[in-house]
Amino acid sequence: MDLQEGKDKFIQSWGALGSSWGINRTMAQIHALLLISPEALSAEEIMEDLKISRGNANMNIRALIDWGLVFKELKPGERKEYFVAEKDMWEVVKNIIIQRKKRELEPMLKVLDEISSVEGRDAESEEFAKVIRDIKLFSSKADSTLDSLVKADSNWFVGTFMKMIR
Amino acid sequence: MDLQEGKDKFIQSWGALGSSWGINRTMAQIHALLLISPEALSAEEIMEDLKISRGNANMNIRALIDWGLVFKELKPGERKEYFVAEKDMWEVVKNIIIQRKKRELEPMLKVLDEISSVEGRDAESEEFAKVIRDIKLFSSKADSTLDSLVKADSNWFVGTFMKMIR
DNA sequence: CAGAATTTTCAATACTTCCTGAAAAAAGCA
DNA sequence: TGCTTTTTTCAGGAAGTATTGAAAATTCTG
Repeated sequence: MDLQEGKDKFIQSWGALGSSWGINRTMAQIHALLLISPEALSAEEIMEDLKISRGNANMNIRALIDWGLVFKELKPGERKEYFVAEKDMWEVVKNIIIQRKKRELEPMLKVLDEISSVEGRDAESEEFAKVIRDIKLFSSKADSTLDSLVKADSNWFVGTFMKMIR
Repeated sequence: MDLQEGKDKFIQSWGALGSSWGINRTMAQIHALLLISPEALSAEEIMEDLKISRGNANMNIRALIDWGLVFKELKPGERKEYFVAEKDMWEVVKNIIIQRKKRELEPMLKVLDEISSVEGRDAESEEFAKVIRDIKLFSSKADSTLDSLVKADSNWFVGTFMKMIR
């Protein structure tokens, strides 16, 4: 397989993976492109490589920066902005965990709390209360587990954890 | 908060959560509805509660069954099918992990393998090979970690793991 | 400060995904 | 088997999301 073919395949798979995780295809593709680029790329270069419009490129680059997956890089004497991806996979995953936890898990915990105030002695209320309690318990556990994971360092994950869990 | 209000809020939040995880809203809502129902429900009842069409209900119930999150229940002397949700949160999460691993992680590992055959001595090829190697390493680790997690039992998760990781 | 380069915004539109409703198929019953 | 109930399928339309392209805003330079 030649380089170009490999790159295309990677960009396209990364994009597809993104879609099934609630991340839009273009955002994932830009991320993939930057991941495998040894140099920082400008918006122009990204547009050309992926054949997307300026607006689309701009929006998704900003989103990637928000997620902490891409950084702006300014070249001295150049006016244009260049972009590089975070290439340490552990950092990438950590940032994604942090963001999704904040955007999804935390709001859910809040809703579960509000909902817990439902009272009642009939079967339906009982069942409801029980399910909500279980989910809340589970979610809080997940929440603090993720906190710890994010604090742990990469070596710990690839090394110790693997042995411990087997 | 009264029961109905609580139920509605839960169904709606669970649906929203689903959307950001590549699961369609209706599927997540049906799951939520069944989770908090003390009785098995028929397709009819689900349609009425969620105000969705027969076709929509049928498709999404089947999908939930595929994911192992919902089971068919036949009542003696009744012709209609009834449905119940898996209510053990650990089982729910395990099934989701199993399915997504199969559908997403494994195909990605396969693509990464194919792509590894790219050769070359220039900066671009080197960078490419390096990134792919890293991602492959990380993904394989994730893959086997998830395998172990799925084999482990609930108590282990909520108990030991939490202490180990701190 | 004026002009040029670059980035950002956003209304219009294209694309994708989801849902409906009705028809067809399947399953149970007499 | 013929009739009734229930489930499944799927074409067409609705709803939701992503993308474009051009105009506006911003930033830099002389």
